[in-house]
Amino acid sequence: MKSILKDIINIKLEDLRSTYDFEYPIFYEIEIPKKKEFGDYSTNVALILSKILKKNPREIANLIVSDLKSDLFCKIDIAGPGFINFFLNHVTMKKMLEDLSSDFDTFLSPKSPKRRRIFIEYVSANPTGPLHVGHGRGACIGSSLSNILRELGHEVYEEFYVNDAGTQIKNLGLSIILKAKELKGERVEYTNDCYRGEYLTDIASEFIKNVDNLELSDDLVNRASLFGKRIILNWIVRDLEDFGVTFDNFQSELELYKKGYVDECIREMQKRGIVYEKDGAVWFKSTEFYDDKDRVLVKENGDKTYFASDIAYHKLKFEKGYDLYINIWGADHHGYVPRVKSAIKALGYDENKLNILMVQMVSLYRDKKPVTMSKRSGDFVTLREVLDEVGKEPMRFTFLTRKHDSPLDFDIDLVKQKTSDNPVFYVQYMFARINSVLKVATERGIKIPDKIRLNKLCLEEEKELIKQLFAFPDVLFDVEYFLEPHLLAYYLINLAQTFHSYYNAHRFINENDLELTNSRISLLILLQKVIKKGLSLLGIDSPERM
RNA sequence: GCGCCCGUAGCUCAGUAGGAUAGAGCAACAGACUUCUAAUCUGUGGGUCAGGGGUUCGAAUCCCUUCGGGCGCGCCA
Repeated sequence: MKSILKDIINIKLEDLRSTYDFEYPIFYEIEIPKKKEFGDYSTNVALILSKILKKNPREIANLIVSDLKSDLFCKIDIAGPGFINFFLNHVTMKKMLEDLSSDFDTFLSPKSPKRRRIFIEYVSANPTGPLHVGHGRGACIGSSLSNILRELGHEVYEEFYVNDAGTQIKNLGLSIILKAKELKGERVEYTNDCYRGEYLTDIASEFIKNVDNLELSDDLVNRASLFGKRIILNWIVRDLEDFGVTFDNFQSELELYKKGYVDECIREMQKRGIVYEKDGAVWFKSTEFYDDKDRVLVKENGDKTYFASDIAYHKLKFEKGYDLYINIWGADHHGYVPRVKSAIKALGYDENKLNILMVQMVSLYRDKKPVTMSKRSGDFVTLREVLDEVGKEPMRFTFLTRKHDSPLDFDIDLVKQKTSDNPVFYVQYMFARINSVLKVATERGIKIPDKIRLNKLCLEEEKELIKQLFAFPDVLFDVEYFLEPHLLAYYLINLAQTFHSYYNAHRFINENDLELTNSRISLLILLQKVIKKGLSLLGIDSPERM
């Protein structure tokens, strides 16, 4: 509906351009006002235009409204400082409903006008330990965003970058060996670089079964690293799957080295004259771009830095020629953004195609007290622990009802409660309730209509619900524009609110008025489809009974 | 010290290309189940949008500044 209104207004704007000179297109809003007296739809176009033309907004609104050719509305008001409020007439309403009913599946799955190829990288946790809760937040946002973008018709490729090379992996191997020695009764001393926590015991005790000699050597460390890495990666994959997150690919950093991409990338940068040598190391002139310091690519000892392979990774991504790249990173990596953007630009790619979302920290609470320690991991609370305790649905929904850039307090007790703070049940309950009504209707011998007919609906609540239904595609487009899946979560909560209120005020099944019953049941079917689709885009199930 | 993010009701949070009287849920209080699921609904109270200044017809939203909280500033990954 919004797009129809936009078309009408845009034609009018074109007209105005012949008299006044202004740039086009301009951004303005069409919204469903909170107050009924402001109409069914409302736009601020005159207010926006007044700024550009330096004219009284109400005057402009008059220009736009005067001889507006449209029989869709019974009234068009100019209100307040210059809002234009549209009131739909009955014919339009009916027409909207007919359109909606005739092809609801197309409506449920709106397509973006421009199909894009989108590459999204998220989680990308080091395979040196189990995932923690913060990874879960990134995973949620990444997977929901991917679902929605794919639904809108984009080609979406989801990737997890595995940092399976470098010092931290060596440390993992070393930690496993030390733990193994300890299990065999040896006294060992752990250094500060070593990983601790219970999970190492699991790995080490498996490792012992495969080796006879625990004498420390480069070869053994390698074997242990590889061994541990493989097990941990399996945990990660399984945890993610249980959390409703899957990837198209896990890209190994080690493989980038093995295939020579990293060396090739450094050579390319040398060729472009954006690196230099100093103090025996190779540096990237990132200060020529966005960075405040130059960065080392090859250390004095000949090792490449993590940054070097990360550049190679991004080069590889950009060679694939996607239209948009999304990276979801923990907020503690924000200092890393300028150097990566610098590298992409330096290599001749458009760094603006890379959109980095910083996901803020998750602080865990139990009974209002902060939780930081975990036996399992040694120092952080794992995704698995919380997932097992509170369940996938409440956990996902809690993450998805927050904007990614605001820090999140996650109270385990509150999220577990089935009646209070977590609105996921509220939304799911809507689905279950509708399901129950449909069941009862069938039991009473009322046929579920195969043709959707909404013509008998005339209550205010029904009109409101239908208007909200119409907003569903707009919400998905907003998510696409802002890259903010939480907008969908809030839409679902609002829809459920309107529904529950309607449910309590009116009865759907009325044997004395089968036509009305039919219309209401039709509406329920549509509502049910929207809620199910919305929840599934967020990676949340719709249980038939609760 | 420098940089990024955050600060909205008692609590957890929405409010996004500046717009109309700043909204939900929880908690508090008062009500609604002989009915299609009460995990629900109806109503009441609750605000210096951290403070101050600026930009303009208009600021929670943009700019400056102060204060508070988080995070980052390696030839670590």
